[in-house]
Amino acid sequence: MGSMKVHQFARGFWEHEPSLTLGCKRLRPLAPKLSNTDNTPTTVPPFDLKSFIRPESGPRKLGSSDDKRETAHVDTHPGGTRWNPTQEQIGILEMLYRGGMRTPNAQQIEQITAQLGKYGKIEGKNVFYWFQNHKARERQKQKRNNLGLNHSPRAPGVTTTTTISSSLTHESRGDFGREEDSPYKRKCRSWTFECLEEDKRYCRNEGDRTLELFPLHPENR
Amino acid sequence: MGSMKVHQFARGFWEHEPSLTLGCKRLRPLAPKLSNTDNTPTTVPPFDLKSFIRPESGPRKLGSSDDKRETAHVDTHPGGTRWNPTQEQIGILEMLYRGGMRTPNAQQIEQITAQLGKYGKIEGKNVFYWFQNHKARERQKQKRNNLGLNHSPRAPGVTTTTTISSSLTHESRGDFGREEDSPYKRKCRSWTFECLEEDKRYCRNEGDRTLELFPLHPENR
DNA sequence: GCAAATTAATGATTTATTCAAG
DNA sequence: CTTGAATAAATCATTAATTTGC
Repeated sequence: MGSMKVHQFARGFWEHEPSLTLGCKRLRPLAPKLSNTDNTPTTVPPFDLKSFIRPESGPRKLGSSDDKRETAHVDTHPGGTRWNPTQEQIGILEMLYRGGMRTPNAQQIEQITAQLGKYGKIEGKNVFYWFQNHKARERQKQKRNNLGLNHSPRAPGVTTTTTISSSLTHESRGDFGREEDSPYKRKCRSWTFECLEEDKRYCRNEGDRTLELFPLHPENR
Repeated sequence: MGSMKVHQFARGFWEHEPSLTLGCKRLRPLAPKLSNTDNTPTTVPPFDLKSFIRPESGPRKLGSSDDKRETAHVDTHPGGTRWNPTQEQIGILEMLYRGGMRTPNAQQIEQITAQLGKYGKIEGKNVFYWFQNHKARERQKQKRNNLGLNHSPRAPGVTTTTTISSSLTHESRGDFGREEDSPYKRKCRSWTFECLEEDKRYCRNEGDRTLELFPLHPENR
């Protein structure tokens, strides 16, 4: 099926905004609330929209003329391809997941990423997404199973499912979540509160390139 | 407000995992699906879990001894509070929103953050979240209004608030992008984000190669 | 056997909900 | 109550599997 690729480019609408005087109606004199430590310009910066609108350098479509670096078809994500995990990486991630990890915090992601990086190119966001997706998909898979089971009241022997818990129950602490199947209705916040103190979505620094992040939770430990 | 902080420490569950032989049972021979051609390190790193679990230097609780370096630029978040936007910041954000911006990409967020930073402490995530929330809430407000109108053909009565929207809804334009409320956005933008906060790293946009999309924020001193 | 065409998986993005600070 | 922050659900989009026609 053709994907169609609409390429709408709704962008660019506001970038040519002409005058934007910002202060048009509201904007009061702005008492410098507290001086941002840095040499707060005594005069309030005029907020020049143009200065940060920047046309964005074009969309970089896939079929573009020059790429084709596909030749190496390697793991070094050529240009814009998505992460393609190796078996080792998946293995480790699954192990961690089975171990109970569901939403690694920034620090954990950083470390996991570092480790997985030994097996192939990877970035923090990939790890983050992996957990998000895996968690969600395990959940829906289980839900589907439950429905199936309910529908046909068979399975006296607990055969399937519960696989996980049974396998790793050995750990005393259980899976720290008991949300094995809670349909997210359960307030996860209450009990995880402490544990995800510095939970933030993270992003990792790769080489010189500093990455950025927007994070969640300033938390400042 | 008593925070209470239960400090459950659900953490540490997987970190003391003893053996983790990774390949123990599952891990099939792994038919090299395609060999991935990756220059697989001849010797696969053994994946030493311990190496990245790192005792984590202790939980670093809030009341720890050394914190408090917050003294500098006390400006806003003293420590763990959430972003508290100034009027100027809100003004600009709303202007941008009215201008049609709905989901700024990384680059835009970066620039906006930089600008807004002149009016008070702010981080990229705040901008990100602001747009997310504002968009969602405008939408639900509108939906509510529509329902309200349908349901009871009375004048909306201005029950309470709705201050903003009612007063300035419908600026002349505001449609532009046509993405007013398309069920879903067209598609992606690549998130290239670079850091700029902390004003220690500079940010140079290097094409749109890697992007990182989320964040973390180390707040290293 | 092999590629083009389809389908199945799953990585990545956006929207909807929810929690909780102020 | 308002709204910043965070998580979960929905869904878009791309890659690998698999099927199919030759």
